[in-house]
Formats: sequence, structure tokens, C-alpha cells
Amino acid sequence: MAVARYDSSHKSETRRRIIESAGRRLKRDGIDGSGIAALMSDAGLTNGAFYAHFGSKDDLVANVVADQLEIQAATMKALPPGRESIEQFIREYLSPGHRDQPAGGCPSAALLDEIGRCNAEIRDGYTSGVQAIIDAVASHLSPPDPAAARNRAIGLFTLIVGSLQFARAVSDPALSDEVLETGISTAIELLNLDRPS
Amino acid sequence: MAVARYDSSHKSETRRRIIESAGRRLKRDGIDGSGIAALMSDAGLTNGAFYAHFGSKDDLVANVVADQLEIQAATMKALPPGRESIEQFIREYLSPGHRDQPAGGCPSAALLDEIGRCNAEIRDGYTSGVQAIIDAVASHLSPPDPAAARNRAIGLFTLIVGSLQFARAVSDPALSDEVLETGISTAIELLNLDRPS
DNA sequence: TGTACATCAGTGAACGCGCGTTCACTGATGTAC
DNA sequence: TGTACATCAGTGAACGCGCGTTCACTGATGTAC
Repeated sequence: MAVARYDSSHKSETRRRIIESAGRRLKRDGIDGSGIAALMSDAGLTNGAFYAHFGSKDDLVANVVADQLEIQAATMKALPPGRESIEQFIREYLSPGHRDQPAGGCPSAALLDEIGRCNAEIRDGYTSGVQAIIDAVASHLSPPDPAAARNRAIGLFTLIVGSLQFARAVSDPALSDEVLETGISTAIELLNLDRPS
Repeated sequence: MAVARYDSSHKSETRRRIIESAGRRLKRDGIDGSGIAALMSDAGLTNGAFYAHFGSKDDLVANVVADQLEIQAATMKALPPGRESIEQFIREYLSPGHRDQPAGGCPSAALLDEIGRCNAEIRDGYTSGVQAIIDAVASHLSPPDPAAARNRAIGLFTLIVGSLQFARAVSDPALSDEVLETGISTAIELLNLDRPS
């Protein structure tokens, strides 16, 4: 019978630390732009230790993507019920602070087109994670039927992700701010469409 | 006085060919995912000829991004006047055909988050190119005043770019189709908000 | 309580490879006469 | 019309470098007695 020489939680805590710091690095520099040595250095380790925790770089990316979306789904579920909290969330999502800090922000806004070019394992994790987010958003909305709430949640999600990416891509600060504000007002127009008359 | 030994248009035609084939490759494999050798091979050349046409990879990327957006702006300007042609454009933009052929499609949907991590030259080119697209879309819309038309154009742009990226990222075909359809119906809801009552 | 030991998380050098970039050379071209 | 030549777009090997990955090893740890 194998006896654990180190505290049994030691290795899993290290793994957790790698996944969390890699989340920040991947969102800041992109998937292709982040090397194993840099990812491990962020976690206070050297490159050689990587393969004791993950089978490959893609394996880490899949774990990071799933983890990031789980955090986001939990945040959405924890919002107070009702449409007002969704509106407040959107205002924070489309704030200059979020735009200027991709490392700590939304994984979809930082990585969506790169995820579209990734392998099936990564995209499967993304898909199930995002389903949970859509469900959580839909549960806060008040359209007549569940299908309409789901459609509204998808529409809001794509609108704010596209707006944040666009605001990050343009180099003119005034246009970037304008894009954020337009994203907020457009999202509110969509929310208002479902208001009970 | 230097005498041109080759047809004077020869080199500029080759440059054009590189920019066009690189547009396809970059949209399919991403910026970091496309190497010089592959980009030149696509144009029927070898890697060594690259630096006779461009100063660096970033220089090529800047030219490709600007070229791609000019094409898109010209397409938008060429649409028949009126809101119907915008609606038809959106249906084609959010079609399974466009989703499944990123190489021939929208540069923003393919590259937006990567462009956000690029240097100032590339992002400047993106910014001026996208301004022309927004102006062209706004000129087809019918809200009360120009500022409202511009906001609506920005909102529609971010919505459809986000929807297409999202449809490409998810691995479940049914969800992907649902995202495209929701994008279309949400865009139409936004267009309907501006209908003269 | 003190010491020898088995464990294994982590180290760091090395692997082959493809990257962006450079450069000496080649050979098809249009020109000169 | 035919031939020698100057031009220069393009070739392909090579550069240093960082990539993802492997592996012999180190040394801090908890255990056994």
C-alpha cells in the first residue's frame, strides 16, 4: 500500500494554483502566446514540473477554460434574482475597468476566436460551461416563456462579449468608450423588450 | 536612371497575391498560428522572398487587416439602400455557410481578440477600417438622428460578430445553429425598434 | 526523542522542431546594340 | 533578328531563439523504529 509522503492535499493545491495563474496569463497573452515556461513561472515553479500535473498544454487549456467558465456560471447564479441585477452586471462587464484588465476578466471576451480553433476536448468543456451560464442568465429574465428567456440570454451574452472584444481591439479611446456605452444601452433596450406591459 | 527589367506591375501584383492569400490563412489559423513559410507557400513562393515585400510579419498583418476591412466596407457601401438589405446581409452573415468557412469570412469574427493583443500599427488600421464599416451600416438605417443610427450600427456589429464567434466556439451543432438563429432574430428586434411608428 | 530511510514534487538541462529573419546566390527578364 | 548583358524577384540554406516535451536528478518530506 502506497503511503503519501507529502500532505495529501499538497499536489492538488499546486495543480489548483497552476490552473488559476494560467487563467490570468492565457487571458492576457492568448493561448498561442503563452508558453509552458511562463505559465509555470507564474505559479512559482519551473517548466519541468508541468507534466507531473497535466498531460499536455491542451490538457491544461481545457482545464483552465472549464474552470474559468465554472467561476463565471457561479457568479451568475449568485446574482440576486430579478432583471435589475442583470442590468448591473452588464454595466460592470462593459466598464473601462473590465476592458483594461483582460487577465482578470471574462474568458470568452479574451479567447473566443482562439477557442474556436481549439481541439474537441477544449471546445466540449467550453460548450458545457457556457450552457450553465446561459441557464443562469435566463433564470434572471422575465420573458413570457422559457424559450424566449433562453434566446434573450444568448442574445445578451453575444452582444456584451462582442462589445468588450471590439472595445479592446480599437486603438481610439473615444471610440472604445463609445462602444462600451452603446453595448450597455443596446443591452438595456433588449431587456426592456421583455418588460410586462 | 534605373530601368525596370520586369514589367512594372509584376512586383505589386505579387504583393497583392500575398496579402490576399494571407487573409485566408490568417482567418483560418489565427495570427500566432500562421508562420511566414506557410503564408508564402500559399502565394506560391518560398519564405526568403517575404522580406522583399514586407518589413516584418507585423507589417504584413497590418496590411492584411486593413485590406480585409476595406473589402468589407466596400461590400457594405455597395448594399442597396434601405433596411431590408441590412437584414438580408445579417441573414447571410449568420448563416451556417459563413460559420463553417472562416477563411473566406469576416476578419473581425476570426481575429478580434487576437487583434486586441496586437501592436498599435495593426490596431490603428483596424480602427479606421471599422469606422468606415460603421458609417456604411449607419447610412442604411432609419433612426431619428445620425447619432442613433451610429449607435444602432455599432450594436448590430458587435451582436453579429459575437454571435458568429460564439457559434464557431461551441462544439454542439444544435447549440451552434440556435446561436445563429438567435443572433438573427435579436438583430431584427433591434432593427424593428427604429421603425417609424 | 532521534535517526535512517523511502517517497515523490519539483529542478533544470536537453531533445527535436518550427519560428521570424538574413543573406549569398540563381536565373528569367527586358534592354542595348 | 540575334546575342551579350545588367537587373532584380525569388530561392533555399542558415541564424539564434523559444516552443512543447522528456528525463536523470535532487532534496524536503513524513514514516519507521
